[in-house]
Amino acid sequence: MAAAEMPDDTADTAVETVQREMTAFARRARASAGRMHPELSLVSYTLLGHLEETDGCRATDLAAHYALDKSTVSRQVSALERAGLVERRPDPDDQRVQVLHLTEAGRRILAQVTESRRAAFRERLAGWPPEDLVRFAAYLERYNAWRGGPLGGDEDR
Amino acid sequence: MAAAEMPDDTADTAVETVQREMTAFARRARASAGRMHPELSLVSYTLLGHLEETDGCRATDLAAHYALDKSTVSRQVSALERAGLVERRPDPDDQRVQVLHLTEAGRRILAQVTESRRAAFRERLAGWPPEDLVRFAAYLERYNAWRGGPLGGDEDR
DNA sequence: TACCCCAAGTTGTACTCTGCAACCAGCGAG
DNA sequence: CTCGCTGGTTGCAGAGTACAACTTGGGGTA
Repeated sequence: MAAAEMPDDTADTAVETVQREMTAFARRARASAGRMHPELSLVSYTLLGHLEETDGCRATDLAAHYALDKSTVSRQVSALERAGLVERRPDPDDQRVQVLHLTEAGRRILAQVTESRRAAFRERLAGWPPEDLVRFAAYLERYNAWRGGPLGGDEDR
Repeated sequence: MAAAEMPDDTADTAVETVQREMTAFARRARASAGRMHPELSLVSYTLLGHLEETDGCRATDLAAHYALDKSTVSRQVSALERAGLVERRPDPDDQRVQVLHLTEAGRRILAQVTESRRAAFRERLAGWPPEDLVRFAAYLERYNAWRGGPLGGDEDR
């Protein structure tokens, strides 16, 4: 289907649908995330996941990535540390900085939650033809890679 | 591309990508929604939108649709009513029920916020070929239409 | 070196959103 | 009429968040 064959209306409707569905998803994810893993909120999980990818990052980085206030990150990290999931190490190069690392327990819990989330997603996506799955994933990546506007143009990734 | 040509790994990776990207979106939407329209939270906006579609629904319906506690809905509706955006009318058939309706002001505000959100999405999706847009929208609808699991199997839509 | 400004993080405070539990009020069946 | 169920509200508590003020350390510049 070429662009020329498609009326503007169709694209407009698609934009609205994307908007509506993405919003619906956001609402649901928020509502259900807490219930799935009471001991690891969506934010904590996300922060933990980020730490696994970029082991040894700073609290400020997290704040920038997730458009959170540094105080929020500070408290979240405190909670995670209290729970024994992350470690704060002083940065030898800059005494102001705390380098954050996952602990073994943190890694374990994260893997566990990731697995259960993955299972849920897999179940949810079970009926999808693989090629649709791949395309859907690509669209989402493309959507989230976008920068520069009021609707999520943060520093993530 | 037929399913038979695609290794399981590819589909698995796609599932993980969908999971990761959807989660990322949820986090961002949450972070940015409040900043865009301070006077209309994401939940309020969603409820208002729902009321526009199904004018004259009950608070319990909203709670069921959005997997929210009825107390939460009650308070949200109270706030919206205080703001003059919705009206509670007694149901003549059942005195327990309050039928919710958008007011003129509510309709106006909703249209305004919708427009600004739409503009943001449109900007974000500006570079997309229309046929990709349509396919993306279809995937999202399909994803959100799913029911039955711990990851959002609520009654919505 | 001394001073100044900026950056990283913490803490105090306040507000919103949320769920749970307890409660009230109206409906309908026996 | 009484009992149980449903729709809704309210009290309470906890999580998440932002903003502002503050502390500490780094890096220039005079």
